[in-house]
Amino acid sequence: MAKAKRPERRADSLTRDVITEAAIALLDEEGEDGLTFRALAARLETGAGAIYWHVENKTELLIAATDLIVARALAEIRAQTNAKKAIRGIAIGLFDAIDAHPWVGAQLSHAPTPTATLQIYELIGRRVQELGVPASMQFTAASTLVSYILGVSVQNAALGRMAVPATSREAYMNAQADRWKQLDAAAFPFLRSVANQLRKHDDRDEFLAGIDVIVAGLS
Amino acid sequence: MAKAKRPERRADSLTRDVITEAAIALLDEEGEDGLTFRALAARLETGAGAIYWHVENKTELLIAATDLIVARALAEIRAQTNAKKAIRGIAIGLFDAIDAHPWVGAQLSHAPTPTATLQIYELIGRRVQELGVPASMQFTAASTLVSYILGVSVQNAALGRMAVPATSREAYMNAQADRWKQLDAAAFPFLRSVANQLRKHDDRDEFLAGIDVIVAGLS
DNA sequence: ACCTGAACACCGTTCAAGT
DNA sequence: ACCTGAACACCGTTCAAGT
Repeated sequence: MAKAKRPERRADSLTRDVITEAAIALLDEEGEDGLTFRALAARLETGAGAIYWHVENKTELLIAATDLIVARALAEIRAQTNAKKAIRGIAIGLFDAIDAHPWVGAQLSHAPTPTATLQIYELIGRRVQELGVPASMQFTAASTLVSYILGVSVQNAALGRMAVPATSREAYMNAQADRWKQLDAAAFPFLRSVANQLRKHDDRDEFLAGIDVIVAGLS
Repeated sequence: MAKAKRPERRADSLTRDVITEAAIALLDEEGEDGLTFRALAARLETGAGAIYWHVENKTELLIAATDLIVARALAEIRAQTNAKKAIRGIAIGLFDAIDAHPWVGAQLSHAPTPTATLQIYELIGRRVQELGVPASMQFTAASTLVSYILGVSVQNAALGRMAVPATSREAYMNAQADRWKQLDAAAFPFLRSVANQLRKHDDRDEFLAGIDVIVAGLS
């Protein structure tokens, strides 16, 4: 008999971090439905049950993946001396991260994680203080900004998930504008009147404009 | 043999509306996981397959249920002559509806439905016009408000879904404040400084304060 | 201590068969 | 036209058995 060789150990042995990383890759490539313990096990070249030795369950795995993406996004934000610019920077950093990983948006609104939320509050809060907002209003101010940032980012990601891939962004917006113009005049006077503004609409710009409105309201 | 009696017809025969209504009841009573075709069929005293004759699939059913709740919430909002008060009214109406039906929040952020979103935009938009916002800014203004309203409502509902039922709201906030005070001073100076503001924190009030900030920023 | 993979309970959805 | 309920494919999770 040929002597049974010990199978080569995987270069990166199975750890919580390796599993989380693989889960992120799967979520990015296949979407939320793509994350399956069977698919994850196949990618890690192991059995489905092995994953449970390192991770409590699927919920915990999704939280770990979300926290990792948010932490990375926050770490990549460049320092700014100007408070207003800094707030814009944090906002755009999170917006883009959630846009790039739409499942993070779904997860954040489904089960907000303390870790990620605390970090965001802290970063925004410091800048709110720098804006000169009175102490008694600082929590409300930070809360308004964080809610707006996460709320818009999540909704943008949700829309992106269903967008028709064939049509370009611009064509899609024009089609949407045309649809609004055909709405019933009695029921939707406002939407009809602003339909044309949709044509030059940019989600990112609109998002930042909203940030500016809130910051202006804080004065 | 006893003659086989024709079984009594259900008073309300199986229709799309009856199914949607039953789905809402199930979602409210058992939560998102409670909506199952088997459970729904049992409640409607029929087979699981029968539902598919009236409804395309589960996704469509969830959308129909969500649209119904949102439409009802909007219909119940009392008319207001003052634009600012009207915006507050719409905001609170949606906030409370989503708070009462947390699954609506999850659904709205997972797959925003055109029907519900359009109606909200229209109602908010008209009041934005009354506020005297210049035409070129009206879409941005409405978009900021709607995003904030839905974003905060959804997050509030998500938090409510995980809240510890045993502890009271107040005790929970106090415990949270204590936790913030124990955070690392170097990493979380802001959160430590505003921790005490959490104690008298009321989600609804905070939400309305955010609305006021945005409306103020629109001037 | 860690991994394997079959087994369990439970889904959404389909469909041949009934009325 | 509408309903029934078994069947199918596919989950998350468990666990006895291996190393």
